[in-house]
Amino acid sequence: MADGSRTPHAEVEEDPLLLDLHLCFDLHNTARAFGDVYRRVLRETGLTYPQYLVMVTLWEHGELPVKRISQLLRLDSGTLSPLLKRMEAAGLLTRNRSLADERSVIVRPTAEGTALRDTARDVPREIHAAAGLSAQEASALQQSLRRLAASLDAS
Amino acid sequence: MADGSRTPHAEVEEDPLLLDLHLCFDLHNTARAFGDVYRRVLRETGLTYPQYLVMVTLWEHGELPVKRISQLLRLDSGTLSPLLKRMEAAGLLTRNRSLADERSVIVRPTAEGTALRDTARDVPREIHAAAGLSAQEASALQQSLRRLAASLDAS
DNA sequence: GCCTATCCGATTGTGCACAATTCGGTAGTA
DNA sequence: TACTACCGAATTGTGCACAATCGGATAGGC
Repeated sequence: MADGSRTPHAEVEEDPLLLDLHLCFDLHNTARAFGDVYRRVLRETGLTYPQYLVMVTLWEHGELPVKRISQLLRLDSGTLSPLLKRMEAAGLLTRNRSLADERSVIVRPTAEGTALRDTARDVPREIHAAAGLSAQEASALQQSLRRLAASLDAS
Repeated sequence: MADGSRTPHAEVEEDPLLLDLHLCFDLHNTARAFGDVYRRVLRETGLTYPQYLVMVTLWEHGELPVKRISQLLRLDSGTLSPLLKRMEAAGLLTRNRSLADERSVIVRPTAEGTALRDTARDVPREIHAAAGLSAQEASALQQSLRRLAASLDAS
C-alpha cells in the first residue's frame, strides 16, 4: 500500500458495507493477509506464493507434466506458462517436451531448486505460527471453506 | 479455464499437498469459487467484483473521495486509479478534483451508475443462494476469518 | 493409411494486487 | 514569505487470474 491504511480492520467496521457482501469481503481480506505473511516469510527464498506451491509439489512428487501441476494446484495454463518460464529463468526447474507424448511438457526441479527446500524448511512452521490457530480450529475452518466452495461450485 | 479441469475438487484430494498448506489453499479456492459466481451473477451489469464493490459504496454513501473508497474497500491507489478510469469511461461515475482540497479527487455516480442499482438488485440474493449458508453459518465463518486475518496482520 | 475429434501447451488480451516512485497540494513553522 | 514536512493521486513495473484462441499431437473409426 502506498500509505498507512493497511492497519488491521480499522475504518471498515465503523462504516460497513451491505451485509451480504461481508463474507466474500472477509474472505478476500483474509487471503490478502495470508499473502502479506507469505511474502514476508518467502522473501529469503525469492519465491512468490504460487511459485512456492509449484516448488512444494515438485519437492513432493519430483518431475511432473504441466497438466498435472495445473490439476494439483488449480492453476490455469495461462498462469502456469509464464510462471514456469520465470522459474526456469531463475534456475529452479527445467521444462522439456515429453518423449512419449510430445504435447506434454515435463517440469523437473534443478539441483538448485531441490536445494531451495532447505531454505524453505521453516516456512510451514512460520505460517502456522502467524495464523495462530490450533489444529482443530484450522481443520474446522477448512471444512467450512470446502463446504462453501463446493456449494458455490455447484450453483 | 481452457479445459474441463474446473470440476470441483476432484484430483486434489486424492493427492494432497503438505498439510500446512491446506488452509491457505482452501482459502484461495473458495475465493476463486466466489469469483466465478460473482462473474456469472454480475454479467448482466457489466461489472467486475471490485467494480461492484465500488458501486455498492457509491450507492450507499453517494459521492466519495478516492481516499475514502480506498479505506473502505482496502484497495490500493494503483488498483483504484485505472479501475475508476475504466468505470468513468463506461459512464458509471465522474472523477473531479475537490475544490476544497485539490489533492483530493471526488468520485460521483452518474445517473446511469445510480440506475445500475436496479439491475444489480438481485445480486445479494443470488450470491446468498449460491453460498447456501444459513445466517448463523455465514456469521460464524466470518468470525473465524476475521480472527484469522487479525492474527495474520498482527504477526 | 486417412480423417476427425480430442487433448495439451502456449499465447494474447484484459483486469486486479502490490511495490516504489513522482508530483502537485496543503499546512505548519521559522 | 519561504521552507519543510506531510498528504493524496497517479504512474510504472512486475506478477497472478481468467477468457479465448491457436497449433501441434495423439488416438479412434473408417
